[in-house]
Amino acid sequence: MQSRTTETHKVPVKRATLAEVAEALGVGKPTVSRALNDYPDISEETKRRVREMANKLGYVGSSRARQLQKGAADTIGLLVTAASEGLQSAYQSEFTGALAAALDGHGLDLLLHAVQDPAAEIDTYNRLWQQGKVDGFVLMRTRIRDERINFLMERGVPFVTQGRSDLADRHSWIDIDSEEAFAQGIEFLARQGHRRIAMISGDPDIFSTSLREDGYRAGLESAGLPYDPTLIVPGDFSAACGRLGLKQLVDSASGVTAILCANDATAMGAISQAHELGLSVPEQLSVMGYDGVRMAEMFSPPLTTLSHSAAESGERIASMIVGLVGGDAPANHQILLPAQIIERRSTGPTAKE
Amino acid sequence: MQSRTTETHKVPVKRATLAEVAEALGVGKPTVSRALNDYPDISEETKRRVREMANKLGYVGSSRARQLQKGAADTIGLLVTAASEGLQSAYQSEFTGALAAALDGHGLDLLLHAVQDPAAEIDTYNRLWQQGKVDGFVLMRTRIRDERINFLMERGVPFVTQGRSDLADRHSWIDIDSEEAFAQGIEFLARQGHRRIAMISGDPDIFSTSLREDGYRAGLESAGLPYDPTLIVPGDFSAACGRLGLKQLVDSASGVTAILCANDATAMGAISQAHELGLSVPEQLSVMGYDGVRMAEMFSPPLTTLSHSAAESGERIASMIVGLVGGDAPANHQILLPAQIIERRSTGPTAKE
DNA sequence: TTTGACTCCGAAAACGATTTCGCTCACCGT
DNA sequence: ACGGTGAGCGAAATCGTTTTCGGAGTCAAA
Repeated sequence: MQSRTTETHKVPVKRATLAEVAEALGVGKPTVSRALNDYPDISEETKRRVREMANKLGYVGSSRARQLQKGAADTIGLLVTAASEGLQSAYQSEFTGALAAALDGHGLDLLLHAVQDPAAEIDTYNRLWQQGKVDGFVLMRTRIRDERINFLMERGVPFVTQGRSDLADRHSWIDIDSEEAFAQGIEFLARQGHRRIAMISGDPDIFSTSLREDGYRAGLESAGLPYDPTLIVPGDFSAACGRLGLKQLVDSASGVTAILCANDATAMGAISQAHELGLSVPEQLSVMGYDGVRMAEMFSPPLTTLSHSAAESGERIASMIVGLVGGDAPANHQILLPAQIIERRSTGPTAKE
Repeated sequence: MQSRTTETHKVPVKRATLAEVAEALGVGKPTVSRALNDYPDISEETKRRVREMANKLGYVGSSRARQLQKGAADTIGLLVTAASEGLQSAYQSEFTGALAAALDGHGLDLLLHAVQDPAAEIDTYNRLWQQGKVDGFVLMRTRIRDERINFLMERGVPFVTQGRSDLADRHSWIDIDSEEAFAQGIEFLARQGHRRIAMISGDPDIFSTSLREDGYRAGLESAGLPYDPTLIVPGDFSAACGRLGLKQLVDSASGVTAILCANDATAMGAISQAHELGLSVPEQLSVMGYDGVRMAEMFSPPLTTLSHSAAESGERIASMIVGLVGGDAPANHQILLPAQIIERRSTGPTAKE
């Protein structure tokens, strides 16, 4: 394991060190350090000279050494599960990208870790934290009774969740008001004349799922439509479940003319299945998604969806985690963002026969 | 900037240090260190005792300190551009997830960095490397005359590209044999009776684009079909370009009955546009994609595509970068993987009128 | 001429691991 | 009884920063 047969090609381009800069300038290390960090007790003249020399020598401070000394890693951890699937959903990858971009704006990096074995998830959080590789975490897809949240709260690890939880009043989170969004979605469909509106729901373990179902019910009520529990079919946010769910709904001859899906992927799956069964969308069946992923616009038909901005979520979360790492109280940061209907062509009044 | 009004909630759960473990055991620090790292010159008995105590104290070595001393970060960097779009394409996010998972298997973490300003890209690579935050990089979407490659090669930074480059013989890469794949795609379409087959191409800056076009031409040739340059329409791997491209092709009354797209996103965009123009797929128009992203299966119609495994690419790249960081010669690792046709329902013989 | 009050800067001690180098035993052969 | 060998361990140096603490000047007020 140690010995390698291949020749080594490492060109050890000796990185300049702070001591070298100091040496070259004939000043002490602290002076260089403080000059570079723009401390007030260094004269402007000296700062200039130091910067110049640092520049000339191509000096870039070792973050390893700084981390050790300062006790901060300037890195935020993000764990994704179900690694084999990559970043799970389109929305999650959009969000991840946005988060990385936003963190960059704050001078932080994003450590992305794929946990293979769900049982090792907590261990991974623990290790990353204990090792000091990260200063905090962002959690996606909060679950009902999410042990990650308990774990992190117990040891005072800074973290922000994307999505609320049972303990929502005690930690930082950002969330979309999906309850309101789904209610509006239903009302929208009802206004188009739909009377039997189904929902293909999400993973019941995910906290937000029940919120979305609540919204569904609330929408029904405010539209004056009866609630029929058999019209909620379970899913898991995947396109596959969209297919399954739709088939089930059609097979059961429920008379459904519109379906609100837990997310866009599910909606796409549903539409795909509908086409397969010879149902045209939206003439015979309206389908609405949630999230507003970019792909939705390019779907056929373009998907009507309850959209919210991954970029904004990412930015807000970045600010929050920065604050937390800086010592803010967790409960100080709780943000609920609205979603809005983007009407495209997967919904409409049912065509008269 | 330093002062904060909010109270601090940090619970400084003192992490156990190596020195403490040593102290508790009444042995020296080196002993603990070497025991934990399973060095041969520590007795089994001692190792056992050390491990036990470390465990009891919940000791987890500080990676910051280890990094400083060993000069390695155990982290690989991955930069994505066009941050505002998140992880650019579905394939890229699948690949990223797979890579993270694979790296985990090697005990490495993935540092994901979104570069906002393209002009700062090289700087970012430089900073990350100089700072010692990463031991190497994985580059996605290699470009023609990719300055990143030159830059990294010049300073001997370990890196693997996903996709070849002009300098392909001098660095490590993994790539899909897209030339062959596209040729097969064309032959496949030709076998179904198509005579006028167009291609909606990818971003001309990306190295692989020309390979795909070469494949297109080769396929045409081996199918005995004439090459008509007007049938290649430029794109950029986006769904939007798929729409545009398709419209252009239809408007020009080119008589095209099948289209091979540079990737799945483009294919989906093309299909979406086709539907909008009242063209049915595949009855009037066949469309084939490339990459085999998961979503392709759920599209409507399910997309015929030239598929390759993001998981395998991720794993191979992970092994390669591990080797490189360990000192292997860059040119020792060059892998070309095949793609295979997955026939679904977006292609077929054109229906007779 | 002192005494402060300031401004600027530096020696040395952190941070927490790993590595180098050499020391102490026990045990062996002679 | 004595040098030699090897196994097992530890003191101190090291990685490259930042921080602490105080020292050397300068200048104005007393």
